[in-house]
Amino acid sequence: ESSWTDVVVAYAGSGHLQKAKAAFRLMPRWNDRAWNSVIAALGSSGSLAAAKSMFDSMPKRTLIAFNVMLAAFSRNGQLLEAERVFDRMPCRSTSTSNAMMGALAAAGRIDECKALFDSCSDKDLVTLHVMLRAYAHSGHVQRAKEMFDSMEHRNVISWTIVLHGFAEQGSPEDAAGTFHRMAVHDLTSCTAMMGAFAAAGRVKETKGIFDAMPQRNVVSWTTLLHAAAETGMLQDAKQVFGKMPHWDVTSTTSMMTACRGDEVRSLFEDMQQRDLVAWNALLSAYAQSGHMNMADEVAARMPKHD
RNA sequence: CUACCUUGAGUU
Repeated sequence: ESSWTDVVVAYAGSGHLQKAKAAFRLMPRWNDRAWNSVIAALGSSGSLAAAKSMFDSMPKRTLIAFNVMLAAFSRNGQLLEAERVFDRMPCRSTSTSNAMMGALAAAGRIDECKALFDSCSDKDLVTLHVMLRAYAHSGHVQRAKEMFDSMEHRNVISWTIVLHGFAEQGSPEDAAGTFHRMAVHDLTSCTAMMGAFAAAGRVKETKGIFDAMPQRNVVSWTTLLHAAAETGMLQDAKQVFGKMPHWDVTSTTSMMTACRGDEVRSLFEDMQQRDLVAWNALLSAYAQSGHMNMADEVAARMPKHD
């Protein structure tokens, strides 16, 4: 019973949605943890309707279930629905406010995010991180830095948010300064540092970080690939792509942007799953090479979103 | 701080 739950939670948490659902169906008896983790996984994978219908079919909805649903609407860009959940849920926790702040920030409503932040009586580190990220991602890196400097408690996530803010701003030196001042480097912070160099076209330094990393995953490999791809180093990009342990939509799309002609098409066709970004990459490959008829055809076949 | 939810990295 409890071990079934562990299996469901583990699959759900690692993005293995199908396996999570399968394990959920096989469980002898369902519990809150299992329900919530599957609904959360549905929300994270863009299956908002499925998440909602599963939520609606729950026998009893706990506080965490409402939090999960709020986050699902937020992640899928449904701010109004997220607010509706927030307004109507029977009780709230710090995570509830954190999730609502995140929804506001994601919609660019920084002032409202800040207002909610100020009104929170129970703040935890996550609360601070949501606010920090809201500033860092909305062109207010300086404000983020000030907030960071005033924080009593920080962890590797706090540092990484600031580092990434500098990267987005196009300040690789500030990002590097932050990187070297932090005590703990993990996979994510190293990858963020790679991204800062990659965004500045500094391939050599991107690779330097990559080579020194104790662990790598598909994200760090893709960042390295992108560094080569965007600077026109086609052979290097191909070499990286060939060496990485596995491919996903993001890495394949990155490889597409470095290629030309038929290679782009065959990368696209070999993909297991395609998202809108991949379709756009195919479209712009044709458009940029002047194959407007092919571009039109792709545009017509593209799945449209609502 | 029993657990499930909320916060950091890659592609157009």
